[in-house]
Amino acid sequence: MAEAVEKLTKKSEDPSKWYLQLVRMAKLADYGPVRGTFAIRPYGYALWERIQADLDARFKATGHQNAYFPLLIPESYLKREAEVVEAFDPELAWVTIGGREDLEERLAVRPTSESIICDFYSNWVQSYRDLPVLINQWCNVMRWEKVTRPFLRTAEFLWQEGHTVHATARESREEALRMQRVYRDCFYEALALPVLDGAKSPSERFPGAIETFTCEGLMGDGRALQAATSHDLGQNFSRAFDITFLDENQERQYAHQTSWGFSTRVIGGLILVHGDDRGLKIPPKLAPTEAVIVPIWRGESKGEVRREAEKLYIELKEAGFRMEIDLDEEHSPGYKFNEHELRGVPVRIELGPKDIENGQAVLARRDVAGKEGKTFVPRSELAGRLRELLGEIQESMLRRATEFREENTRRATSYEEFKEIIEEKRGFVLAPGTGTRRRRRG
RNA sequence: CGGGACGUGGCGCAGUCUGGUAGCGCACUCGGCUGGGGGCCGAGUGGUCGCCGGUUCGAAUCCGGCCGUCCCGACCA
Repeated sequence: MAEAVEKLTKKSEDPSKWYLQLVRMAKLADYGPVRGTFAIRPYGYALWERIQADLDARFKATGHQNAYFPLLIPESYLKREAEVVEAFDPELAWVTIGGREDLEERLAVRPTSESIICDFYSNWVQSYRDLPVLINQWCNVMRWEKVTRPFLRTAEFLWQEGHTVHATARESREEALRMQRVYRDCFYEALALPVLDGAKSPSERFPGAIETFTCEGLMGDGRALQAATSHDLGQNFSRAFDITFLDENQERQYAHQTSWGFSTRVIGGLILVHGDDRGLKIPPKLAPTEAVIVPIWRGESKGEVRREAEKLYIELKEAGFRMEIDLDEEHSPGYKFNEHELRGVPVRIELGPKDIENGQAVLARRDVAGKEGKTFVPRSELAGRLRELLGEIQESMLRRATEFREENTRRATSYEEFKEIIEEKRGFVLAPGTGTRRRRRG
């Protein structure tokens, strides 16, 4: 037995090193030439596409439509909402030259799109009949971050930003809360991430918002991760950008707005929460590949095993599973087991000469290590059993993450107690405060 | 942006103290044997040692500056 090569650092030993190594070894992302820029590799992008598809369906189901707005924002637009300029100024990237000419006004690469979208909205909204406006955009944004980590904090990142306009304060508040719920559902149901939802303290609010609602996840190292936020902007932007409409009584009103966002950062959260010493662990609903078939052949049985494995592959693919088959002849089965576990594929199907003889296959689940996680299943029952197993894994991943969160959530009855806890421990603290459940990281 | 560490083939590292023609493991390519938890043998490819300048007959190694990365803190999706 040879020494494992390029061994993954243990998560418990050095979580940061583990994370960085894993991102690259699992081919999720690679560093770009400009600080904080990354290539999201096909496997990482496939993950994003599946998250996107899930969220997008939820947006559509709540009446939103997608659109696209310009990447470049004139400086004068940004300046119209005072809090926004102040907050984003230190991390803006500027375009000052077009072609060979110096520009008269410099253009910011969007750090978020409120200001440019609001400018359009001031034209699009004239009457109460134009409301509500429920638009979302999938795009990239850029913030000149000093300290970056793949997915968790990058200079350029992908996200979605919803921007809505409403007639009344009640409606914008309802929308902001509704989208927080949409995010929450996506976290629980698709990502198996038990987030804590609440409201941000005034100091942590989005610049220009009157209230920021948030979904916070608890990472494996006991730190909190802001996973998604939903802002009630009130009339702050409509006043700055002159978004007004005539109501039923022919009175001119300033509109009420929301914005809400969810970024590729959650991929980092997914890695941190579910990953272990053997690598990634992708929840089945999100996994680009639900199950991978590893044929185990030797000598003269090679041809037959290969044929049977391919047959099984097609069978399961036609049954609607996202399948992969590993026909690589250079590596041993053991190597392949480790490789697919590193990538977090939820289920591995082993098929060897003995299995073919017995009319069975081996189902090995990623979330339970070694022999414990293996079961022999008759070929005739394979598809049904695989379907069940994927469901079980999804459920069990959420359960385990929830248990971890509970174990690291402490209760404080006073501010003193709260301070004491965050001095000593990491994790969530529930404390009486502004009426909403609050959290902090230690 | 403060404190610390580090930049040598794709990845992980040795060599730096004590200057003398760049090395190891893995990965990669070719051939063969293998194959139920990271197999073995043989033959190969690949590096202006982060960048710029200085010292020197000679610099990965010594000196100065810059850039970048990582960790701990402050800030953020």
